[in-house]
Amino acid sequence: MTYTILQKKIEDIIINDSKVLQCSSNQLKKLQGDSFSNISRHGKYCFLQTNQDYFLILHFGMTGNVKYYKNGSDPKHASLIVLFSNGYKFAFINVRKLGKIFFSQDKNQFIKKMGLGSDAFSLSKNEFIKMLQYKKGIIKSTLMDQKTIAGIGNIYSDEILYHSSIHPKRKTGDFSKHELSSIYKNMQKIFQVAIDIKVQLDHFPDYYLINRRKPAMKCGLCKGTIERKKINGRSCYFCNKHQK
DNA sequence: CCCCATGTTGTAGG
DNA sequence: TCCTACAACATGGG
Repeated sequence: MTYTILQKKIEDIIINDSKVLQCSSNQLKKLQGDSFSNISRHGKYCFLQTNQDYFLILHFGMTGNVKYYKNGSDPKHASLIVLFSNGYKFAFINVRKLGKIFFSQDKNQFIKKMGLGSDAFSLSKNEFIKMLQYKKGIIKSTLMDQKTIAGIGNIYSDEILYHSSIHPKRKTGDFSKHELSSIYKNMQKIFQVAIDIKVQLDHFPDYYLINRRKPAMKCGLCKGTIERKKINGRSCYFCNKHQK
């Protein structure tokens, strides 16, 4: 039971980059002497709960990561390091500094304050349909809107629509419940695969879009070709043949 | 070297 | 309301 940050006494918190801090350093000091008791997630936010029911909350941005280690030097770009009494350290690595660190005493209140929708992997099919069926904009934007559903980002929204044979610019409000149900099922399937492979992106099956995110690449599902379009300021990849 | 891309989000302006 | 552009930032590929 050494290789977990749970139930280890927190000796100190080192802040190397205060710009990513969305709370005061005094709030982080409250964690000293306590230990983490539970880890959970809502959308793209990771909640580290302590025995006093405080929450250290991490958002990873595009390049956020964590490392639990004992020997050797601290990783590059470690925005924050938690020192434990067993000599281990826990680093929040944040290369592009797009990640953020929060503190809260109430997880649900935090979720509400951030305006997050239900977690994409937890919500039911009926709830999914209810949230989407009357939305205005295009389906890719809707899927990525954290206030509607929390947790879907750029590559996963593309992957879901690719598996659902749906063009990313179709209007969300135009879909039948049956089509929304199909999107939901593909979302669940893709998330489960991601979990199964521990989110090592190069372990996704070859035919997945994630392996084909380059213009002019061949589609993995039909004879089509992959195209790129800017949507929401992000690169959207899709098949020009089977996504209608 | 430059230019462009990249698992994100908030804001400004049309 | 919704879409676009852009800023924040570091790194790697061509």
